[in-house]
Amino acid sequence: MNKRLINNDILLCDLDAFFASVEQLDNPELKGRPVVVGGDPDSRGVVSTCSYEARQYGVRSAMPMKKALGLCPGAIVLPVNMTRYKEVSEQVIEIFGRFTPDIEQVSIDEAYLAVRAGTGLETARKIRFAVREELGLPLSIGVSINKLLAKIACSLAKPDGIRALYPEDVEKVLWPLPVRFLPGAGPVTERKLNAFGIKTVGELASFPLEALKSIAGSAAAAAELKEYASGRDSRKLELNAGRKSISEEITFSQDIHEKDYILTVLFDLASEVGYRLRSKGLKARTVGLKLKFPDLSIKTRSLTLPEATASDEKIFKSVVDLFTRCCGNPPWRLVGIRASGLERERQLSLIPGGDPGEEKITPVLDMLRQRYGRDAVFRGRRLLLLRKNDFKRN
DNA sequence: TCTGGGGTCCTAGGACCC
DNA sequence: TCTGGGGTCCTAGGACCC
Repeated sequence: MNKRLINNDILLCDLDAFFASVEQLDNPELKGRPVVVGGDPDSRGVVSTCSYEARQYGVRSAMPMKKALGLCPGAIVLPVNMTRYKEVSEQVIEIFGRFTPDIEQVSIDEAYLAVRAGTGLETARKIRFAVREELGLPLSIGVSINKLLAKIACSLAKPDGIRALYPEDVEKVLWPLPVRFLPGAGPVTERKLNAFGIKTVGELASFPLEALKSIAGSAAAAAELKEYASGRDSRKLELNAGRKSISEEITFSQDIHEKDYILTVLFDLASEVGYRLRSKGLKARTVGLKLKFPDLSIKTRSLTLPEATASDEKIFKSVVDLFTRCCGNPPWRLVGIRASGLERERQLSLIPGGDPGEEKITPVLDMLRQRYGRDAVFRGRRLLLLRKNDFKRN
């Protein structure tokens, strides 16, 4: 495919405690203090990111906010300000772009860069310096010849460091690490591997492939694990990967028993998903419904339409269909909507197909939202999204 | 202390077609 | 009167990532 990407050095650049770092940057009083960015502690919120000061108390990402406050009562809790983080993220990517055009952004705070073979470490130093000087943000970088080793090097470099990891270091550095360090080996895989006495990456590397198949679930998964454990990774950088789905979901602060209320929420979620599709010039062929129950079990249903749509009404009708057919037993803890099978609109516009009445009103509503914010306009049934939005606005 | 929200990818079974 | 085999699409669930 891309000739330049063969035999390059690969960098994984990862902004440290990104959301918390941005908050500390924007409000210097927060520097050196335990900052926890995430959901509402009174409303089943969890930690999205926390500063290293908060980590000293044992606070971690994905931890319930209540627990985080238990561990660190002095924590400064802030809501997620995604608009601001996206803005800063773009500035960081702009800096990366001065060093190489070959950038795969994997998330808001992480990107793989391909640079000329042999220049990885030097480039990493320059990039880290530029990001710190110009934006005041700490950045960790892993340097290697493939994505896997760059990623692991970066996790060893954190916080705020640079580390190289080459194939000749695999035995000494990679093999003693717990299997959990391998990307793709999450809690479930880790538990299964441990049950077979495989604790370290080295033990995994020397485990027979055949026996690994039953543990990993498939031949493909087993082969990939073995490759990774040996430090090999043939994945290329994906430079033009487009988005594949758009979703919105909400966890209620208390479980909901009323079907009518769920429908009201679905109406707003559908409007939100529709708006996001239109503002990106996209349409979706498949609409999905997600329900979560008090026992945390999840049910998903989806339906593929004859024609792609970005219309609030059509999305709403589809999910009502799905909900009517299989809503399970109340109460519900979460509802969500996903639009997938995305296609580009022929002409970029916020005007959807659909019935003529809708065609007239939707662009006006979209324009108002664009100008005054997402929450500016509601059609028909305005709902109280419990405390989610109230918390967001403060 | 009681488990978010936004995504990606994989598997497996059934329908359907040739 | 005993039903192949490959390919694709759709759907549901689950693991995983940040």
